[in-house]
Amino acid sequence: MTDQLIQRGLAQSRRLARLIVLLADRSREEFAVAIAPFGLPVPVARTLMVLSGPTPMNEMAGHLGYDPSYVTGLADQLEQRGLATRVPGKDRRIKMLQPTAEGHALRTRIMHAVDAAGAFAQSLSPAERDTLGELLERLLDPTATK
Amino acid sequence: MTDQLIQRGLAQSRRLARLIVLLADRSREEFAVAIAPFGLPVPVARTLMVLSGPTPMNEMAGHLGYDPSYVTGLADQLEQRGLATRVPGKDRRIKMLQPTAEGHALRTRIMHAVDAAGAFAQSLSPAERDTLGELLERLLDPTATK
DNA sequence: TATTGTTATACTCTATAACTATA
DNA sequence: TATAGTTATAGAGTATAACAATA
Repeated sequence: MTDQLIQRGLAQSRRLARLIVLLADRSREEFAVAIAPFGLPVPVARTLMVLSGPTPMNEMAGHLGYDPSYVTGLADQLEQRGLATRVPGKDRRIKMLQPTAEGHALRTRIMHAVDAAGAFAQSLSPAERDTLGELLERLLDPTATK
Repeated sequence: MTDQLIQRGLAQSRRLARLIVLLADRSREEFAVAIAPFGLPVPVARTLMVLSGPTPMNEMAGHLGYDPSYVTGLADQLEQRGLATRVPGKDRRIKMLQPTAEGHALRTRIMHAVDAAGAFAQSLSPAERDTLGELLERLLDPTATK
Protein backbone atom coordinates (compact mmCIF):
# COMPACT_ATOMS: atom_id res chain seq x y z
CA MET A 1 0.00 0.00 0.00
CA THR A 2 1.36 3.38 -0.89
CA ASP A 3 1.72 6.11 1.70
CA GLN A 4 -0.99 8.02 -0.05
CA LEU A 5 -3.47 5.21 0.28
CA ILE A 6 -2.64 4.80 3.94
CA GLN A 7 -3.18 8.50 4.43
CA ARG A 8 -6.53 8.27 2.74
CA GLY A 9 -7.54 5.31 4.90
CA LEU A 10 -6.62 7.20 8.05
CA ALA A 11 -8.54 10.29 7.02
CA GLN A 12 -11.51 8.03 6.33
CA SER A 13 -11.14 6.39 9.73
CA ARG A 14 -11.05 9.74 11.46
CA ARG A 15 -14.16 10.80 9.60
CA LEU A 16 -16.00 7.66 10.63
CA ALA A 17 -14.90 8.04 14.21
CA ARG A 18 -16.11 11.64 14.26
CA LEU A 19 -19.48 10.69 12.77
CA ILE A 20 -19.94 7.91 15.27
CA VAL A 21 -19.09 10.11 18.23
CA LEU A 22 -21.46 12.83 16.99
CA LEU A 23 -24.27 10.33 16.56
CA ALA A 24 -23.65 8.83 19.98
CA ASP A 25 -23.79 12.27 21.54
CA ARG A 26 -27.07 12.93 19.81
CA SER A 27 -28.42 9.60 20.96
CA ARG A 28 -27.49 10.37 24.56
CA GLU A 29 -29.06 13.78 24.23
CA GLU A 30 -32.27 12.29 22.85
CA PHE A 31 -32.38 9.85 25.73
CA ALA A 32 -31.91 12.63 28.26
CA VAL A 33 -34.69 14.70 26.69
CA ALA A 34 -37.05 11.74 26.41
CA ILE A 35 -36.71 10.77 30.06
CA ALA A 36 -36.77 14.30 31.48
CA PRO A 37 -40.56 14.28 32.05
CA PHE A 38 -40.20 11.23 34.28
CA GLY A 39 -37.91 12.99 36.73
CA LEU A 40 -35.22 10.35 36.90
CA PRO A 41 -31.51 11.19 36.64
CA VAL A 42 -30.00 9.68 33.50
CA PRO A 43 -27.97 6.90 35.17
CA VAL A 44 -30.99 5.85 37.24
CA ALA A 45 -33.12 5.66 34.10
CA ARG A 46 -30.41 3.70 32.35
CA THR A 47 -30.39 1.26 35.23
CA LEU A 48 -34.15 0.85 35.11
CA MET A 49 -33.98 0.21 31.35
CA VAL A 50 -31.67 -2.73 31.97
CA LEU A 51 -33.84 -4.16 34.74
CA SER A 52 -36.13 -6.58 32.92
CA GLY A 53 -36.27 -9.00 35.85
CA PRO A 54 -34.46 -9.97 39.05
CA THR A 55 -30.76 -9.43 38.37
CA PRO A 56 -27.67 -9.74 40.60
CA MET A 57 -26.09 -6.36 41.32
CA ASN A 58 -22.95 -7.78 39.88
CA GLU A 59 -24.52 -8.49 36.56
CA MET A 60 -26.21 -5.07 36.48
CA ALA A 61 -22.78 -3.46 36.68
CA GLY A 62 -21.69 -5.58 33.74
CA HIS A 63 -24.69 -4.69 31.61
CA LEU A 64 -24.29 -1.01 32.33
CA GLY A 65 -20.52 -0.85 32.10
CA TYR A 66 -20.36 0.63 35.61
CA ASP A 67 -18.28 -0.21 38.63
CA PRO A 68 -20.30 -2.22 41.20
CA SER A 69 -19.76 0.48 43.82
CA TYR A 70 -21.62 2.90 41.61
CA VAL A 71 -24.48 0.51 41.04
CA THR A 72 -25.07 0.39 44.78
CA GLY A 73 -26.11 4.03 44.80
CA LEU A 74 -28.25 3.64 41.70
CA ALA A 75 -30.07 0.69 43.23
CA ASP A 76 -30.61 2.76 46.38
CA GLN A 77 -32.30 5.45 44.35
CA LEU A 78 -34.55 2.96 42.56
CA GLU A 79 -35.54 1.53 45.94
CA GLN A 80 -36.24 4.95 47.44
CA ARG A 81 -38.55 5.67 44.54
CA GLY A 82 -40.32 2.37 44.96
CA LEU A 83 -39.23 1.17 41.53
CA ALA A 84 -37.14 -1.79 42.63
CA THR A 85 -36.34 -3.89 45.66
CA ARG A 86 -33.34 -5.91 46.74
CA VAL A 87 -34.07 -9.58 47.26
CA PRO A 88 -31.54 -12.14 48.54
CA GLY A 89 -30.12 -14.67 46.09
CA LYS A 90 -29.47 -18.34 46.80
CA ASP A 91 -25.86 -17.61 47.59
CA ARG A 92 -26.42 -15.18 50.41
CA ARG A 93 -23.62 -12.89 49.33
CA ILE A 94 -25.67 -12.09 46.26
CA LYS A 95 -28.40 -9.48 46.16
CA MET A 96 -30.80 -9.43 43.27
CA LEU A 97 -32.31 -6.17 42.15
CA GLN A 98 -35.90 -6.68 41.11
CA PRO A 99 -38.30 -4.20 39.55
CA THR A 100 -41.53 -3.60 41.45
CA ALA A 101 -44.81 -3.56 39.53
CA GLU A 102 -44.52 0.20 39.46
CA GLY A 103 -40.93 -0.04 38.28
CA HIS A 104 -41.87 -2.39 35.51
CA ALA A 105 -44.69 -0.13 34.35
CA LEU A 106 -42.49 2.95 34.36
CA ARG A 107 -39.79 1.09 32.48
CA THR A 108 -42.28 0.29 29.74
CA ARG A 109 -43.48 3.87 29.54
CA ILE A 110 -39.95 5.22 29.36
CA MET A 111 -39.00 2.76 26.65
CA HIS A 112 -41.89 3.94 24.54
CA ALA A 113 -40.96 7.56 25.11
CA VAL A 114 -37.38 6.87 24.10
CA ASP A 115 -38.52 5.04 20.99
CA ALA A 116 -40.81 7.89 20.03
CA ALA A 117 -38.12 10.52 20.60
CA GLY A 118 -35.51 8.62 18.66
CA ALA A 119 -36.87 8.76 15.18
CA PHE A 120 -33.31 7.63 15.12
CA ALA A 121 -32.89 5.45 12.07
CA GLN A 122 -36.16 6.37 10.42
CA SER A 123 -34.39 8.14 7.58
CA LEU A 124 -32.98 4.84 6.38
CA SER A 125 -34.80 2.00 4.66
CA PRO A 126 -34.97 -1.35 6.47
CA ALA A 127 -32.40 -2.76 4.07
CA GLU A 128 -30.07 0.15 4.71
CA ARG A 129 -30.49 -0.29 8.44
CA ASP A 130 -29.50 -3.91 8.06
CA THR A 131 -26.41 -2.96 6.10
CA LEU A 132 -25.50 -0.32 8.64
CA GLY A 133 -25.97 -2.70 11.54
CA GLU A 134 -23.77 -5.30 9.92
CA LEU A 135 -20.98 -2.85 9.18
CA LEU A 136 -21.10 -1.44 12.71
CA GLU A 137 -20.94 -4.90 14.19
CA ARG A 138 -17.87 -5.75 12.19
CA LEU A 139 -16.31 -2.53 13.39
CA LEU A 140 -17.09 -3.47 16.96
CA ASP A 141 -15.87 -7.04 16.58
CA PRO A 142 -13.59 -7.53 13.56
CA THR A 143 -13.74 -11.32 13.95
CA ALA A 144 -17.51 -11.34 13.42
CA THR A 145 -18.15 -13.15 10.16
CA LYS A 146 -21.72 -12.22 9.39
CA MET B 1 -47.41 -0.26 8.27
CA THR B 2 -48.48 -2.99 10.63
CA ASP B 3 -47.75 -2.78 14.33
CA GLN B 4 -45.40 -5.68 13.92
CA LEU B 5 -43.33 -3.89 11.31
CA ILE B 6 -43.17 -0.79 13.46
CA GLN B 7 -42.01 -2.92 16.38
CA ARG B 8 -39.31 -4.43 14.24
CA GLY B 9 -38.15 -1.01 13.07
CA LEU B 10 -37.91 0.22 16.65
CA ALA B 11 -35.95 -2.81 17.79
CA GLN B 12 -33.62 -2.21 14.87
CA SER B 13 -33.23 1.46 15.82
CA ARG B 14 -32.41 0.54 19.39
CA ARG B 15 -29.82 -1.91 18.18
CA LEU B 16 -28.20 0.68 15.95
CA ALA B 17 -28.19 3.23 18.74
CA ARG B 18 -26.57 0.74 21.09
CA LEU B 19 -23.90 -0.17 18.55
CA ILE B 20 -23.11 3.47 17.87
CA VAL B 21 -22.83 4.31 21.55
CA LEU B 22 -20.57 1.31 22.15
CA LEU B 23 -18.33 2.27 19.25
CA ALA B 24 -18.18 5.89 20.38
CA ASP B 25 -17.16 4.77 23.87
CA ARG B 26 -14.43 2.64 22.40
CA SER B 27 -13.26 5.50 20.25
CA ARG B 28 -13.08 7.80 23.26
CA GLU B 29 -11.21 5.15 25.19
CA GLU B 30 -8.72 4.69 22.35
CA PHE B 31 -8.16 8.41 22.25
CA ALA B 32 -7.54 8.56 25.99
CA VAL B 33 -5.05 5.70 25.82
CA ALA B 34 -3.27 7.14 22.78
CA ILE B 35 -2.74 10.55 24.37
CA ALA B 36 -1.83 9.31 27.86
CA PRO B 37 1.94 9.32 27.14
CA PHE B 38 1.78 13.01 26.29
CA GLY B 39 0.53 13.99 29.73
CA LEU B 40 -2.38 16.16 28.63
CA PRO B 41 -5.86 15.85 30.14
CA VAL B 42 -8.35 14.64 27.54
CA PRO B 43 -10.21 17.94 27.05
CA VAL B 44 -6.92 19.82 26.65
CA ALA B 45 -5.75 17.34 24.03
CA ARG B 46 -9.11 17.61 22.25
CA THR B 47 -8.69 21.36 22.17
CA LEU B 48 -5.20 21.08 20.74
CA MET B 49 -6.46 18.69 18.05
CA VAL B 50 -8.91 21.32 16.88
CA LEU B 51 -6.32 24.08 16.86
CA SER B 52 -4.96 24.02 13.31
CA GLY B 53 -4.41 27.78 13.22
CA PRO B 54 -5.43 31.02 14.94
CA THR B 55 -9.05 30.56 15.97
CA PRO B 56 -11.45 32.78 17.94
CA MET B 57 -12.27 31.33 21.35
CA ASN B 58 -15.85 31.51 20.31
CA GLU B 59 -15.34 29.28 17.34
CA MET B 60 -13.27 26.83 19.38
CA ALA B 61 -16.23 26.34 21.67
CA GLY B 62 -18.37 25.59 18.63
CA HIS B 63 -15.95 23.08 17.16
CA LEU B 64 -15.61 21.29 20.47
CA GLY B 65 -19.23 21.44 21.51
CA TYR B 66 -18.23 23.13 24.78
CA ASP B 67 -19.54 26.19 26.56
CA PRO B 68 -17.22 29.21 26.01
CA SER B 69 -16.64 29.52 29.76
CA TYR B 70 -15.10 26.08 29.73
CA VAL B 71 -12.87 26.87 26.77
CA THR B 72 -11.34 29.72 28.76
CA GLY B 73 -9.84 27.24 31.22
CA LEU B 74 -8.66 24.92 28.47
CA ALA B 75 -6.95 27.78 26.66
CA ASP B 76 -5.29 28.76 29.96
CA GLN B 77 -3.86 25.27 30.26
CA LEU B 78 -2.54 25.30 26.71
CA GLU B 79 -0.89 28.65 27.38
CA GLN B 80 0.66 27.49 30.64
CA ARG B 81 2.19 24.57 28.80
CA GLY B 82 3.52 26.83 26.07
CA LEU B 83 1.40 25.13 23.42
CA ALA B 84 -0.73 28.13 22.44
CA THR B 85 -0.98 31.87 22.93
CA ARG B 86 -3.85 34.31 22.89
CA VAL B 87 -3.57 37.01 20.26
CA PRO B 88 -6.03 39.89 19.82
CA GLY B 89 -8.42 39.82 16.87
CA LYS B 90 -9.39 42.79 14.68
CA ASP B 91 -12.53 43.28 16.69
CA ARG B 92 -10.91 43.83 20.04
CA ARG B 93 -13.52 41.83 21.89
CA ILE B 94 -12.21 38.77 20.11
CA LYS B 95 -9.24 36.74 21.27
CA MET B 96 -7.72 34.25 18.90
CA LEU B 97 -6.10 31.13 20.25
CA GLN B 98 -3.03 30.28 18.22
CA PRO B 99 -0.78 27.23 18.46
CA THR B 100 2.90 27.89 19.15
CA ALA B 101 5.51 26.06 17.10
CA GLU B 102 5.75 23.60 19.97
CA GLY B 103 1.98 23.26 20.08
CA HIS B 104 1.78 22.59 16.39
CA ALA B 105 4.50 19.95 16.59
CA LEU B 106 2.85 18.22 19.52
CA ARG B 107 -0.50 18.32 17.74
CA THR B 108 1.02 16.48 14.80
CA ARG B 109 2.63 13.87 17.03
CA ILE B 110 -0.60 13.25 18.91
CA MET B 111 -2.58 12.93 15.71
CA HIS B 112 -0.21 10.24 14.50
CA ALA B 113 -0.44 8.42 17.81
CA VAL B 114 -4.23 8.52 17.67
CA ASP B 115 -4.23 7.24 14.11
CA ALA B 116 -1.90 4.40 15.03
CA ALA B 117 -3.96 3.43 18.07
CA GLY B 118 -7.25 3.52 16.20
CA ALA B 119 -6.91 0.69 13.77
CA PHE B 120 -10.49 1.81 13.87
CA ALA B 121 -12.02 1.03 10.50
CA GLN B 122 -9.24 -1.22 9.26
CA SER B 123 -11.47 -4.27 9.34
CA LEU B 124 -13.60 -2.82 6.53
CA SER B 125 -12.72 -2.47 2.86
CA PRO B 126 -12.47 1.07 1.45
CA ALA B 127 -15.78 0.56 -0.34
CA GLU B 128 -17.44 -0.58 2.86
CA ARG B 129 -16.06 2.42 4.70
CA ASP B 130 -17.57 4.64 2.03
CA THR B 131 -20.93 2.98 2.40
CA LEU B 132 -20.74 3.24 6.16
CA GLY B 133 -19.80 6.89 6.02
CA GLU B 134 -22.68 7.68 3.72
CA LEU B 135 -25.23 5.89 5.89
CA LEU B 136 -23.95 7.56 9.05
CA GLU B 137 -24.11 10.96 7.43
CA ARG B 138 -27.71 10.42 6.42
CA LEU B 139 -28.46 9.39 9.98
CA LEU B 140 -26.84 12.56 11.25
CA ASP B 141 -28.56 14.78 8.71
CA PRO B 142 -31.61 13.16 7.12
CA THR B 143 -31.85 15.90 4.50
CA ALA B 144 -28.39 15.07 3.13
CA THR B 145 -28.90 13.70 -0.37
CA LYS B 146 -25.53 12.23 -1.16
C1' DT C 1 -28.07 47.09 23.78
C1' DA C 2 -25.66 42.87 22.09
C1' DT C 3 -21.51 40.18 21.90
C1' DT C 4 -16.84 38.20 23.49
C1' DG C 5 -14.56 36.41 26.87
C1' DT C 6 -13.67 35.54 32.02
C1' DT C 7 -14.51 34.31 36.98
C1' DA C 8 -16.38 31.81 40.50
C1' DT C 9 -18.92 28.18 41.52
C1' DA C 10 -21.60 24.05 41.57
C1' DC C 11 -23.28 19.96 39.55
C1' DT C 12 -23.28 15.25 37.27
C1' DC C 13 -21.16 11.12 36.44
C1' DT C 14 -18.01 7.77 37.79
C1' DA C 15 -14.06 5.29 39.89
C1' DT C 16 -10.76 3.86 43.81
C1' DA C 17 -9.81 2.14 48.33
C1' DA C 18 -11.05 0.21 52.42
C1' DC C 19 -14.46 -2.44 54.63
C1' DT C 20 -18.24 -6.26 55.84
C1' DA C 21 -20.37 -10.49 55.24
C1' DT C 22 -20.61 -14.76 53.23
C1' DA C 23 -18.47 -18.68 50.86
C1' DT D 1 -8.59 -16.95 50.81
C1' DA D 2 -11.88 -15.20 47.26
C1' DT D 3 -16.24 -13.01 45.98
C1' DA D 4 -20.58 -9.77 46.40
C1' DG D 5 -21.84 -5.76 47.90
C1' DT D 6 -21.31 -1.27 50.47
C1' DT D 7 -19.30 3.18 52.26
C1' DA D 8 -16.82 7.22 51.98
C1' DT D 9 -14.47 9.91 49.18
C1' DA D 10 -12.21 12.05 45.39
C1' DG D 11 -11.68 13.28 40.68
C1' DA D 12 -12.80 14.43 35.83
C1' DG D 13 -15.56 16.93 32.89
C1' DT D 14 -18.79 20.40 32.14
C1' DA D 15 -22.36 24.04 32.67
C1' DT D 16 -24.66 28.30 34.82
C1' DA D 17 -24.74 32.95 36.43
C1' DA D 18 -22.82 37.26 37.08
C1' DC D 19 -19.54 40.27 35.26
C1' DA D 20 -16.13 43.33 32.34
C1' DA D 21 -14.80 45.14 28.05
C1' DT D 22 -15.76 46.31 23.60
C1' DA D 23 -18.97 47.16 19.77
